[in-house]
Amino acid sequence: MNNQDLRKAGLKVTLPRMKILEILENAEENHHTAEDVYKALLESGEEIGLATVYRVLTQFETAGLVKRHHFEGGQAVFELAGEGHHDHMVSVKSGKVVEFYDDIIEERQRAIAKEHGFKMTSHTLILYGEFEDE
Amino acid sequence: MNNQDLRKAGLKVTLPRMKILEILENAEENHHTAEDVYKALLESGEEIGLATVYRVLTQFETAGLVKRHHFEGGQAVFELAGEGHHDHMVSVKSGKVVEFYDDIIEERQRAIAKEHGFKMTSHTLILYGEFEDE
DNA sequence: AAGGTATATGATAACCGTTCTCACTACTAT
DNA sequence: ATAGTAGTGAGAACGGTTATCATATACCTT
Repeated sequence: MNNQDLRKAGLKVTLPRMKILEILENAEENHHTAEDVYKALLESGEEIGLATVYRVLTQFETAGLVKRHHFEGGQAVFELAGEGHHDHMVSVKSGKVVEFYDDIIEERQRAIAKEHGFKMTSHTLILYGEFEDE
Repeated sequence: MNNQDLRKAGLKVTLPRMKILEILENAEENHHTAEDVYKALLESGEEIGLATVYRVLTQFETAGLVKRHHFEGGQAVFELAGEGHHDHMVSVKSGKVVEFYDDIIEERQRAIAKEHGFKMTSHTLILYGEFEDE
């Protein structure tokens, strides 16, 4: 992911956009709130406003570079959009997020949508609970 | 659903609670925002505050009488808690909501959770799209 | 490389759904 | 009846997010 990707998305290559992309790529966690990103920027010495963080994340989402999810708890979380779709398992204890993908579930969803004359464009499946080792 | 259910839930039988229950039961739609309920109350001539609507719905949720869901679009929606669990199909065009249940999906979710050492306490599966006849 | 123009940014106000506060009302149990 | 407890309505407060607007910046043209 680099400047070319930004330009391809019709976005000028600006410092805030590069820095935010960098943070999303280099973080050990995959899922970040806007606030997380904002704090990371401050810590790395960048004077970038929270409004800009929201704006840029939304632009990235529109461009397909990131995905936005609404887990329980109010704030949206953002993750870099990798190749494939996946669903999420979220710890209500620690907030830890694990991704998974299951062909059978995907297939059943398509079948169910079809049965109901429903043209599905997206879906979200989130499992809440806690990991045994935490 | 009646006054006994309220009492069983440890809630006094008050006019706002009865009216709100009545609205949830008699509406043709199953899913309502707090605002929907508030407006329905006003239309039926009841002077009940929005704060009370939120309070009562939250109490009903705690008591297990209603379930709260967060579909796309910000506001929470509430539905009377029937017997069983079900998932949702939501039209992004009209807001129409259809419920469904699939044993295979439920089973796969349990299996996946187990594989990941995850103790699942709840889950949400929402399909977004539109119905062919709308 | 410099200039001009459209776009991006930062600070802060506004927004919107929801919850909190508080004075007041209405049951409940003595 | 009376004291105590719980419920209500109005509006303030809250938290995450978006809009506003004056200033700054990227990038195209020369």
